[in-house]
Amino acid sequence: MTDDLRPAGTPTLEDVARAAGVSRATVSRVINGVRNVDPVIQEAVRHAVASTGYAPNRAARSLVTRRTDAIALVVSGAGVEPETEADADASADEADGGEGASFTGQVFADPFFGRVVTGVVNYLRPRGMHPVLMFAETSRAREDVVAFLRQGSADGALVVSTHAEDPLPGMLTDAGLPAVLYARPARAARISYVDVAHQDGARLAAEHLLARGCRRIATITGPLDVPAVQERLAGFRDAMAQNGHPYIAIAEGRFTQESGETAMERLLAEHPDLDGVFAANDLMATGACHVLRERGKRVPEDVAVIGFDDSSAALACRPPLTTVRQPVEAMAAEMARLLIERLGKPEGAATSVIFEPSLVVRDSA
Amino acid sequence: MTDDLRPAGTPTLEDVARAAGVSRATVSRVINGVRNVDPVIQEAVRHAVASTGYAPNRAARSLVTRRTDAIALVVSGAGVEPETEADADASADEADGGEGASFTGQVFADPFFGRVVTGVVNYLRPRGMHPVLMFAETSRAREDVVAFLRQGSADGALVVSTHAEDPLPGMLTDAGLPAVLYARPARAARISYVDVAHQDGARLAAEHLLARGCRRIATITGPLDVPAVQERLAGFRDAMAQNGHPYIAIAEGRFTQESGETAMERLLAEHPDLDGVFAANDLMATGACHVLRERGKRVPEDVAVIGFDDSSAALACRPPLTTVRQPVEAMAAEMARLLIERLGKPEGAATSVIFEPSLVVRDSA
DNA sequence: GTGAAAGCGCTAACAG
DNA sequence: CTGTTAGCGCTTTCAC
Repeated sequence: MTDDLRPAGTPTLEDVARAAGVSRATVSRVINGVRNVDPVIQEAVRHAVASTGYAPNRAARSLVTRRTDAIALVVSGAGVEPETEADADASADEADGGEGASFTGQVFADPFFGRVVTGVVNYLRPRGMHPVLMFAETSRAREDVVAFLRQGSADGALVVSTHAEDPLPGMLTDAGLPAVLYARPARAARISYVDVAHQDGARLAAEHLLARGCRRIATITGPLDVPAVQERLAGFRDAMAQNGHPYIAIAEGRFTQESGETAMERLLAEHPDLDGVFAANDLMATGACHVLRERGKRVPEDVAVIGFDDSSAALACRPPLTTVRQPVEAMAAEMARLLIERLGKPEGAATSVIFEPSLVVRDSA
Repeated sequence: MTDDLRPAGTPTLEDVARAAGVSRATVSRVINGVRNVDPVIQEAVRHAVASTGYAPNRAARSLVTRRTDAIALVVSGAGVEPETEADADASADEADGGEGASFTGQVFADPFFGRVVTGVVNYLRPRGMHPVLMFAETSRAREDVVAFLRQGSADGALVVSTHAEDPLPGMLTDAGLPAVLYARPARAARISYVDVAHQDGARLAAEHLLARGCRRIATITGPLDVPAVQERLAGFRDAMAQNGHPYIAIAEGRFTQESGETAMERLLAEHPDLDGVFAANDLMATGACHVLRERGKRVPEDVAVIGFDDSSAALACRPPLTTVRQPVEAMAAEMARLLIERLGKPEGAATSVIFEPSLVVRDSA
């Protein structure tokens, strides 16, 4: 008669406690690894846990701890506007995925996001945390991300913007939600981020070009209102200047392959004897190679070309591009670390961590 | 005195109720769109919600509804497995881009997973649900997935196995957890899945080869113990037989490029006059092209080659491969639909939905 | 049509 | 070191 009301569904703490002959609190303690529990009782509890097949209910725990151990990994950016990366051949599929198909499809077409995911997951997993994948390509989607976090569905957000004027970071900070960005935001904000030392990357390119003997060097920049673009340009100029080349030809592109072609044509028209080009991303470098070959210039023999990002475009290019590579996995892991650190002390100041890029030497320079 | 204890943190249902001058129950009703609420009161509640900036707490709701509106999107498959008992608590940190990097990195290198994510997100998002990304490449990781679901951290799992002998589906069903697979499992199980009509895909390849005039045709299969491989072979044979070619040469590969090369060499040795090859995946087709060109055969002029999957390898191959493509986004969306349907009626039978593939004609055939 | 009250399963003081 | 006691914020009978 004493035990005719058996637990029906999944076992709860209560059930385990009863089985072990202790209180719920004690069971909770051993499960959460709190000290000050008699080893004998600990053992009894563990046994009871095993025999009942107990699994702690996350919602219940979350309700009191105010933590979900989930973080939002959001890929943010405009849906219509040109992206900084990953719009090589944005055609093909989109057959049935519906609206966002092109955005998410494009996004994962570039190995970059896979690397981000890798870095994040590797950091989160050993800590019992998990990433919830979200896309914020429309204003509606951005609101959803904010709502998601405000509901306490995730403890914070890791956001990777594909373009500079992204409003999401601002929305997040305005709502007082913990977030960490990949890349410095265009408008300075009280928000942590990781980034690569763009200047140093550009310097690597400059020095490589110089080292291989190039003397008439030009650069194709990205949109000059983007901070990273300015830094790449500044770094390139500085390095060139320090090596006795105070003036270099410049053409501004828009990060697309087509804009890289146009820029290269302009450059060639003004400086037919060019022998080295540094483009601010791989897509534009690819466009440059294209034009160069059309004009009968061999790459790298006549003109050496260096890109930036080590994206899929770098490998797809013929010849394969020498390019500047960011330590994406490490950077992504650091984002996660920063976010979790911030969850610990909510009032901590925003931090930024800058990583050093490296040069991947292939055939184009 | 009546209101000197103001809500400190985020507003709760209680706060909204007070602001609207109604009970929590009523607020709950309007928020959840339950009928039978006076329109006037509804409006008052909505107003109160807006003015308080209320956002329902997911954990609390989840605790009572037993739903999280999150689903696990798990990429499963064999990685390098330490598998020792000692690594229970090992792998503590692994800094950043450590071990697992190779698995997740590789995974997203193929556009396939991006397409799956796209399909899943597009289906889930309008329904207020979100995918939690998980990798199950080690036995430890698989246990984590099961634990995650048993804790009620997600309502079910969508699993994409990169391997036929994946133990995860079995573990999931054994635990009574809702799951839907991409591709039919090797061992039949009471589990829903989506798949492509492999026979029809192979038939498309056969007919295309025949239509372009090939008459001495061979096929490179995958490991014959994989169901999909058998179906592709059967479909190919049938189509050929129906068109007057009851016998075709066969070589078994292991889905790797290298095995494709070996298979092609064998085929060529036995049938030097081959003029068409259908490989059961793009990697093997790539290997075949390689060998063919080494042997002085032009593709497609001398020998036409068709692959399967339309993976990144298809585009990377020279010449770009004509290949059979699965409607991945639609299939992924259907997985999500099936899972959600199953969440509604837990005792429903396992279903499978088969999709029609299409032929992507490029240069190799 | 609306409110009161009873939990969902867990953690965290606070006593003992 | 362990048990008791309150809730965490929400949904949901069950009365009114």
